[in-house]
Amino acid sequence: MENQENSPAAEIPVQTVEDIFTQRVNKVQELKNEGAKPFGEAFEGAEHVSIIREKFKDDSTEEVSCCAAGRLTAFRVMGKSIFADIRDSSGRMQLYAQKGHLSEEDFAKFKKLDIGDIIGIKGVLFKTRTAEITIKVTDYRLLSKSLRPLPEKWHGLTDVEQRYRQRYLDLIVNDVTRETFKKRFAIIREIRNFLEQKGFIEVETPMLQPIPGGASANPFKTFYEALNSPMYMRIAPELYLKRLLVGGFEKVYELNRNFRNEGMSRRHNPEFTMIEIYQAYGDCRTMMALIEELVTTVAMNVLGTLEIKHSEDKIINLSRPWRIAPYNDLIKEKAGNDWFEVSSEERLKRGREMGLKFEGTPPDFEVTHEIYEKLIEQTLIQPTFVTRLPAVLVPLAKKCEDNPSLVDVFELEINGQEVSPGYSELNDPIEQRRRFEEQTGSADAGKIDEDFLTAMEHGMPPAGGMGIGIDRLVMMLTGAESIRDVILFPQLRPKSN
RNA sequence: GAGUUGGUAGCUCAGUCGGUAGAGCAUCGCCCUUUUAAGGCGGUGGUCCCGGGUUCGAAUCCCGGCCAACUCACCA
Repeated sequence: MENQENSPAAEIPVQTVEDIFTQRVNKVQELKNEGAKPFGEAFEGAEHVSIIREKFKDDSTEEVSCCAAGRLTAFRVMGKSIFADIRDSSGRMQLYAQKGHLSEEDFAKFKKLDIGDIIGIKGVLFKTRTAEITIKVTDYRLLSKSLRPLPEKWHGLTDVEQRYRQRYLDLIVNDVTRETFKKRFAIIREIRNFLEQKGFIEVETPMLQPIPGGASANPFKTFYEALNSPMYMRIAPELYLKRLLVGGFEKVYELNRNFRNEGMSRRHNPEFTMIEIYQAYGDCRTMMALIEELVTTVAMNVLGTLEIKHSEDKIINLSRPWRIAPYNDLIKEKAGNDWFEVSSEERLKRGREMGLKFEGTPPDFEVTHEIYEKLIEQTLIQPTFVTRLPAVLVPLAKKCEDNPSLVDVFELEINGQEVSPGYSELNDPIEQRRRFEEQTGSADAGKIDEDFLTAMEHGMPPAGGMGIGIDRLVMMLTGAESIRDVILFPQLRPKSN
């Protein structure tokens, strides 16, 4: 313990992460004293390591020089030479620093780098004995000193809570996380490209609304000081997008966040991303064709395949055409061909026999829908358009021409959950007003959006409309089992110290 | 909101019947010029989630709380 005077940082006994922090802060001070900049300036000219790797040619004797920047993720010191790994957004690259290729002083300083530091390097490519393309460092610069240790290199970071709360660590350490989010944002980009090519216009409508409408959900309430007026975070953009149909926009969509003041779960986050698409002069079938083409195009462009493997025995096949199954057919398939003829008592009895729980004497449609939600929906792994739903379930859509008790809509089910509802939109303002009044009569409804009704009274073209839950679409396309794995910063309860 | 499971070093995890708190990695020191979970030798590192209780003695048993995951409810 005597020969430490040449290494001031070592004088701090390392005990806790706070001590590591203190020791690194001291290193920063040392560097500053030596005239170095531990939190350096711009470092232009670096290429992605994936590009650099391509430049190496086995048969060439010419030296290929290169320039890279990234975070140190591993450090293997072997006396007078050092192997290290850096990672940039394109991947990992091995570095080799050798006494002889660097000055005595530079080599000593390189040796003092820590895992987690961000550095810029210049060097030449070579292949190691084990045939790994590696950069021999000829010059380097510290760009940002890391003051805190990274998670362990082998097991990484597995604690789910910490992965969500400190997503940056998850992204540094876990390849799967990084890939999932790259895919997420590629999917969103491809959706926009697709709709652009189809002549749709992306629009923006209010997220801060005086009357939250377009869905039945509990809104987040807030207050706008300047107007001395309560406001709500939107639960859906629907009523504003329909105003645009009135205004003459024929093909519009909005891809952004909605907010619902409900519980969170594996499938729910209080803020979630949804796209709503409307096409004037179309209907529900227009939208079915559109979403089939949209999802398959996006899957091919992002994943290069229509087969998505979730597990050994669960492979989702997006090949077209997708199954179309009328709601009542699915019910009869599950609950008996005579289901809609038998008495209410008989239906309750059969429901209970199938393991469902009912209290009191629920109306027939509730018993039927319980069968759909609890027993059928989760079995619809392959893409299925569930069509012709009971009108009582969907109050804001057009009725089927041949049967007024059914509405002309679809619910697209993939991977056992609803990915997208689509509608032949109601454009009759008198009927719309009647249904709003029916709703506000019920317990949880809000105020009627008179401005929206006024808009529709000016004439809204018949239209097809649909929404796609982007988070769930990404789950389906990436094989994620939890919505938190496809949202960068999912909602968690704030943690007090 | 209810039920189940969990929370131990910076990270990944052990911890027996209630009897001095453990390992690997990271970190620190020494050795090492083709390693890649580098290797060898030697160290440091703990509010055992928080607060009570039982006990001679609690990471361990009991009660309460916090946070998370899963299931359910609401919802997309």
